Order: sequence, then C-alpha cells, then structure tokens
Amino acid sequence: MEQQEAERQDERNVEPPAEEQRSDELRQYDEVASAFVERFAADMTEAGMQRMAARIFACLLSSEDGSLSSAQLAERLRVSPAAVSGAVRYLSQVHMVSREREPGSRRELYRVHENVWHEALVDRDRILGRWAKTLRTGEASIGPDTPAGRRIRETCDFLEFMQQELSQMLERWRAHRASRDAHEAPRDG
Amino acid sequence: MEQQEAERQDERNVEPPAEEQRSDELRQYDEVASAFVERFAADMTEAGMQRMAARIFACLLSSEDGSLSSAQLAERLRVSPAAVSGAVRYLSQVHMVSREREPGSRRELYRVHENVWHEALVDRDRILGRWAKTLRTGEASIGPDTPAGRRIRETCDFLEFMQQELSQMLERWRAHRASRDAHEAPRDG
DNA sequence: CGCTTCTTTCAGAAATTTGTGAAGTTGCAG
DNA sequence: CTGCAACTTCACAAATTTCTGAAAGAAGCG
Repeated sequence: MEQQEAERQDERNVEPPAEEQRSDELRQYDEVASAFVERFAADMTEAGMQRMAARIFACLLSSEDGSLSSAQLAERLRVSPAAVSGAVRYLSQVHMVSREREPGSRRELYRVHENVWHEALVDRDRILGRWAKTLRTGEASIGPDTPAGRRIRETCDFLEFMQQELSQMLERWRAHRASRDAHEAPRDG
Repeated sequence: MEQQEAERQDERNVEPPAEEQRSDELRQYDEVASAFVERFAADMTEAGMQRMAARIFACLLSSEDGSLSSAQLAERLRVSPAAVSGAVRYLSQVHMVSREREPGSRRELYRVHENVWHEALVDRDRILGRWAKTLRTGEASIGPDTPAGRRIRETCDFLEFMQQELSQMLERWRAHRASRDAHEAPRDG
C-alpha cells in the first residue's frame, strides 16, 4: 500500500565515463555492478524506501562479500561520506545493515545482515502491530457497533491475521531453503 | 523494509476548537473520528505512505458508509479540494479507493474498496515481481557463480517465495473470514 | 442554453527531504 | 602526546515534494 508515484529517478548518475581512473578495485564495479545497483535501488525507492539508503543497500548486496566501508561506499556511489553516514544510520535502525569493526583498524564495515529479509519482516511485523493497536483504539472510540467501527475492525482483523501468517511464512521459508540447499549441495555435509 | 524516520508529524492540525460552527454532520466527526484519522494516518505515513493519501484513506475508512465526496473530505481534513483531488488520484492508481457517481448529482463519491487489503497486496505482488526481475538480471550480469551473484539469487529466491505465499495467504484469509462470519452471524443465511 | 455546483488542473509558494563541505570525534600508531 | 585516518555531526544549499488559490472543465437543472 505504499508505492510512490512510479517513476522519479530514471537517468541519474549512472555515467559510465570513468573520469580519469579510479582505484583498481573499482574497474570491475563500474562495468556491471553499478548498473544493477542503480536499477535495483530505483525499484526500492519507488516502493517507498529512501533513495540513498536503497543505493547503499543495493551496493552492499552486490559487493564481493556483503560488506564495505564508508569510504568504499562513498567512492562507488559517488557521494560524500556524510551521505553514507546518514543512510547507514537509517539502515541500522531498521536492521537491514549491521556495523562491524575490523580488529586492528579504524575502518568500520557495514554489512548486509545475513537474513536481511527476516529482519525486514520482523520490522514489518512491528509496524502491523502498531497499526492494529491504533485501529483497535479507534474502533472502541468510534463505536464497535457503528458501520465505521465494523469497517475498522475488519481491517484490524485482517492485519492481525497477516501478522500471524507472516511468522508462519518465515518458518516455511527456512524449511524451503533448508531442503533446497540439501538437494543442491549435498557435498560437504 | 521501508519505514521512514519514525516520527515526523506529531502535532498537526488536530485542533479541537471548532472555530465557529461547521456543518452539523461534522459535530460528531470532530469529536472522535478526527483523532483516529490523524493517528492512523500518521502510522501509515511513517510506513512510507504519502501523508495526504493516508489521511484521506483513514477518513474514508472511518466514515459512516465508507464513502465521502471531495468536498466532505476537504472539510473534514481542512485542506483544499485540490489536495484532495491529487491524493485521490493517487489512491485510485494503487487501487485503494474507487470513484463512483451519485446518480442524480454532480457529486462524485470516493469509496474505500471493499477488499482494500486484497487490492493492496495484489499491488505488493506486482512490486515484488519487478524486484525479482531486476534481481535475476543483476545476478546474470554480475555472474551467477560469484559471491555477489549467489547473494542476489538468494534474495530473489526469497522474494519469489514470498510472492507465492502471498496469494496463498489471501486464500486462507478468505476462508478464515468466511468461517468466522458463518459463526458470528448465522442468521440471514 | 446558460446558471450553478462540484471537481480538476496548473502555476507557484511553502515545507520537507536530501546531500554537501567543513569542523569535530574517536582511536590506532609512532 | 602528537599525528593521522576514518567516520560522524552540523549548518546550510539544492532539489523535491506537497499544498494552495485561481481558473478552467464537467454535469445537472431551470
């Protein structure tokens, strides 16, 4: 229920012309990853996510080992460290990215949580809970026996139903993935 | 995965002091419904929905028979008809509100779709589909056998799993509701 | 037909969000 | 303890979104 106006950022900074020559590591990144990052970030943005947060998340997702430092992100996305900092804070708050410290270094690594989607759905669950609470209160104050009250209750019932289903779905996903992995990679175990 | 900064609009125009005296119909509205509308709208806004759209949706949801005219909405929410018009257009696009014409009148009624949530989830399904498509393309271009490729595929697999589950969930909801209604209101059948 | 009523469209003002540069903070290292 | 490297915070600038007033567009009614 919360996608935005559809299009918004089509041709953004997806400029391939590698100005002078950036760090070696980036050569490969510029080639293909950037295209994916910007496109997937656009999808997420359209669905209501903050743009910079979406870009950073996509960038981490498509990175070699799922984690990058602030400086690396700033370089790849061509934005200031400040922008990275702000977006990462947001992503941490919603449990999509975790921060870790490289032992003997001042570098901090941001990593996509292994089960991002699990985390994301837990948050979603929290949101649904808040909505349900508001709706129950509203139903009571408006009057449970009025048409409006009934309509609100119906909505609330649905949300609570969905909340239950959500956790069961995650259960099934874990099972699904487990059996899939057992089948596809029977070696090693 | 797309809730916003948490707080944003706490004390907005929830002013109870009824200026001079507005239309009779509004007396009751101002009392309690407005509080609910603004609060639920805030919840939805925090989850990423456009503010005005959220307010209008909440207002319709808590209205006597689930439908109001542009003028009524403008009056209740204290905004210009123009703002209503824009938000309603958005709500129509995402299938949360439908417009209907009162037969012998120039009035147009906006109505919350009977199964708003069904509609909303269908849209959600569409979004997931788009994401999955982007991810598949990305997986291919980045390389299915790279760590990043595998991570992207995992994400995609999950989304597609969720897409399937979504429709099954709606099925179960219909069953759930049907049995509930049959139990709670066995008369009339 | 033209008047009246209700809604939409459009240009622009206001408010909000987003991103930057610069200064500040933290912590390793010599 | 001084220096440096990496990240964060802050004030401000830019871009975007959101809402309004005014004018135009429909549609019933006399």
